[in-house]
Amino acid sequence: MKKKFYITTSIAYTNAPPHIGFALELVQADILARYHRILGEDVFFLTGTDEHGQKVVKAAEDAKKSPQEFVDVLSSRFKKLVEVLNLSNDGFIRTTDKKRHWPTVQKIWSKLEEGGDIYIKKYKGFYCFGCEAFIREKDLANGECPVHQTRPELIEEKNYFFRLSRYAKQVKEEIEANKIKVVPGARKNEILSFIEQGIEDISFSRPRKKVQWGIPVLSYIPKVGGIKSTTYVWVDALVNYISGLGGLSFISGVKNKYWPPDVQCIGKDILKFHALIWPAILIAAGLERPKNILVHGFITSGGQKMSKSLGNVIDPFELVKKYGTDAVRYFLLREIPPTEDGDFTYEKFKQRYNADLANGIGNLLARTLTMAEKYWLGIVPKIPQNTPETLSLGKFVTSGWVGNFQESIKEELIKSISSTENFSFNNSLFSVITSVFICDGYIEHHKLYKPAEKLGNKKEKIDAVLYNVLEGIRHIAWILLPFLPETANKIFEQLGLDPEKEKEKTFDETTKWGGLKPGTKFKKSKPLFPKI
RNA sequence: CGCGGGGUAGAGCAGCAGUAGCUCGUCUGGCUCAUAACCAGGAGGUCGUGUGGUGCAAAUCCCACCCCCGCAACCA
Repeated sequence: MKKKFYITTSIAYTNAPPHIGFALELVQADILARYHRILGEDVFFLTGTDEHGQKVVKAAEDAKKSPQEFVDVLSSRFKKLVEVLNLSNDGFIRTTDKKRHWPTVQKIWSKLEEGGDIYIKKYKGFYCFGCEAFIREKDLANGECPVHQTRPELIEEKNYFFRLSRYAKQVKEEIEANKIKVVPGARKNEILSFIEQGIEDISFSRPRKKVQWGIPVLSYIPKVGGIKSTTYVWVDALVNYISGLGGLSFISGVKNKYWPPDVQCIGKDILKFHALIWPAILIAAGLERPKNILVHGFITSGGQKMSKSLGNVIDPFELVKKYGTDAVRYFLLREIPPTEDGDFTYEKFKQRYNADLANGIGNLLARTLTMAEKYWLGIVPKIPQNTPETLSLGKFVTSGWVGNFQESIKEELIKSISSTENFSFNNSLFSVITSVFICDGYIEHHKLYKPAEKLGNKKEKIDAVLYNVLEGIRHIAWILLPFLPETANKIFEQLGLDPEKEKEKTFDETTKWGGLKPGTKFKKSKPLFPKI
């Protein structure tokens, strides 16, 4: 049976249009999804939108729309983003989906109730309407909300509570033992120390009277003082990972082949929800926990937080429109460290694009195919006999490279793959660029651009060099498949290969030297990445 | 003393005890197949501070201090 691989992104909150940060998360998840498909696994890749809660209601009011109209528009914008980034997701879940999502949430709720993990408690706290949240007494400044400088109201509510305290210890143990692996380690420590500080039960509902835009609680526990409730937005949101798999049958014991998630991609701001509350819910509901939680950082814009008032918000649509999907994917993966904050500026984007894509990958393909056209009539030469001499990397040997062309390329491929498995996408792409360097250096060392006669070389020798460079490019294209799908396709096409067939190759098949058949006609086309 | 991360060439980072390294940028040379590209070489750093501690040896371990940045506060 095929190995399964279930990967999720967090679901985007629909109170504002998408920005570049969410694009980062989508792209990271997409690399993993595509990579695991290449490995031949049965992949399910889920993303979606989180559409309930007071902030949405407020945003809708400001836009003079009903909440439903409002989220419909925003959700479709997120869906559009998923398309323009060329994501390979299998599902897109919306929390306003009353058919798939609502019953799943209610089902989970009842599982928790059955286990005795839901109870009713009177809650008293200071509520700041500016924050739309309760503020702990110790955070008040002179009795005022530190952010809004207003006096919060003392509110008393009866709500349903979840016995989070009951599960904190187990969650902690699972994270410590890497049964739930939180990546990077710094985030793991962060959540562990947070749990160590003591965990209290948390409110899992708000009175219906106050919060209508959400999923109603269907409880068999008597309504608290006759007050109907709405499910806490985070419970609602987290359950998307279950409802997005299509059905809820497996909650009742029927196995779903994709459960549990293999990787859940999230931002550092929502670590607590995913590494504490979510696993606790799953334990309580008798479901397996996610295997990996991959926590990315934030993207700053010119070193500052993106904000409307600063006017430095980066619109992912605009970027894609200007530079193309693959260029945007490339920047996000190469320039932004996968689990740390990164910075976006147009200057950096341009530098990265020109150096790696235009002068690197694009130029290598262009120069090679031009030589092939000029001296080989655009046809792959007969598979030549390689000698240590034709495989030599010359000066590279002294720079510490393995002195053999084929081995060096293969070594970078292996490095790239192992980086991907460790979620080090930037290093994966660094290995790709290193491969480009190797090809360029190899061309130089063997003076591939000098016609054979002029050099007094034997024809076969220079044939071997060209052939090797072409094979190097083919390897590069293959490793680029998950990262830059369009580009990889274009490279295959220009090499005269069928992209569909190449995609199906395994690592072992691809790295077998000789994938390009002699006599194949190249289809040189326009530059992959015009310089900007 | 809240918890955590970090301060290494102009920028971004790696190294975490044993001749300071990578990418980008910059300068010089080479080459001409290429998207003014590519290749080679150079310049550029007393590795936050302390004439601090431990070691034969410290970016690397310990101590003190300074500075940034996260989390704590539902923006990915």
